Amino acid sequence: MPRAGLTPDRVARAAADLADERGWEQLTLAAVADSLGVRQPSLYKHVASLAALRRMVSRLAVTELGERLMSAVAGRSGTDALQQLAAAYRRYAHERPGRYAASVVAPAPGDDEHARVGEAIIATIAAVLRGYHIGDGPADESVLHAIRALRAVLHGFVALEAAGGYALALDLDESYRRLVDGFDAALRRQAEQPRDAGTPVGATTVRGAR
Amino acid sequence: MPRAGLTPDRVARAAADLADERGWEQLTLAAVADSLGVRQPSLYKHVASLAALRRMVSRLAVTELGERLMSAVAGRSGTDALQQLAAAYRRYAHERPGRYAASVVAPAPGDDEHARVGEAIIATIAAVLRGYHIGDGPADESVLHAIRALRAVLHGFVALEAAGGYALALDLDESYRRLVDGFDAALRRQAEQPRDAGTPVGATTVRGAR
DNA sequence: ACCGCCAGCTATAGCTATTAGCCTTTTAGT
DNA sequence: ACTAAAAGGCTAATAGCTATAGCTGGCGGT
Repeated sequence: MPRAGLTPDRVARAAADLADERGWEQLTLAAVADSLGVRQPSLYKHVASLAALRRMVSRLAVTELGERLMSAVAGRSGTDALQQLAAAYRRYAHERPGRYAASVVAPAPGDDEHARVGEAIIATIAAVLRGYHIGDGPADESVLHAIRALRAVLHGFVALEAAGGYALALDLDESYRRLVDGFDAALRRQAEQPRDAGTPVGATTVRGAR
Repeated sequence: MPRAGLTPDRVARAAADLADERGWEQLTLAAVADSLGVRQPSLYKHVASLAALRRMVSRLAVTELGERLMSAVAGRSGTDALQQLAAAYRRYAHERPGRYAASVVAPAPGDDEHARVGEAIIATIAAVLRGYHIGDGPADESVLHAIRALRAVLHGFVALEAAGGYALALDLDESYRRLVDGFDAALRRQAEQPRDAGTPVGATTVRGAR
């Protein structure tokens, strides 16, 4: 019997593909083995457990998403960069739903590679937001809060979309466009009038619908 | 052998409690049976399957969340209502993490009760947003897009928070406050200058951080 | 050609969902 | 009350999944 020539990487890739096809929750070692033409226990020569495999897929997904975001904003800035970032983010979630779901799970403590690629995404987002010149100095935390806000906006939309949470017969592209435009407007607004303690600042563009 | 006195409702409630304690993903019929002091197959006299039980928990959660949101905004309007709504939403996700996760799954086609309570949440959100007077007429879809945007913002934040996605040592309450304030500002802005086709409108308040 | 390692295999244990069939408690009808 | 039907809980059994143990043969290095 010829060998299958598996490697941890090939296994992770097959698992990621299966997650995209059948769903991240439905990912199973049995199915992965099957798709690789191998018996299920054989996988244990390459991965420690199902949980470990999931972590590998998660790392893989974060890496891929990071690359896509990075190249989406390369050479751009301001509104243009933000729009391209948002479009690339949602596109990835559509094209690779299983990987996207995997990308959301937090790195295991001690998984430095995973943490590193995760921070690369944050860095890309931070670079885009810095183009808006919000906050008054290097010590200002406004950009950090803005990163959280943007991630919430992007993930919230694509997650609800994927969950079938937007039932209404109303154009999703339009909703997303307005959401991103609104965020952009809020950033500009915040740049104009930096928030002193107590003064509400920023605003999410709103023309959303259920 | 005295009877346990189970009902579909009691089973669903026990399942919801377990989901809160151990996680929605880890919800298992075996654990539910155990917590009810009953053998596992006995549950089948009350629920059709694990999937059906999950749907019941989901319905339960949507109902509860809807009640909380409703009472949070009762007698309030504008910024006040929005802030209370947002606070109640996040509080529910914190207090009942398993139920919250359950509440996000879309109603099964044909589950009218589930759809109904889901729409009650939308109605509550819509009521709050209508207080901002965005859009120019009854036919304007701005409010619908705004509902989607607000849901994305709220869910995105609490989902990333629950997933451990906000690793930075930066106050989460403050991030959320700024996010909601920003959304509020964006709504006001949009009310002032209703968007004609092509004009970017609305903005998410931004002082987020990762 | 020879040797050793390691990848993939079979066998198996333990957990979960689900079905079938039994038996006893409860309830409804007279 | 009496009884028959219905309902609720049980044991037994099946099937799929993860995970471990131990065997075996292919392949690279000498």
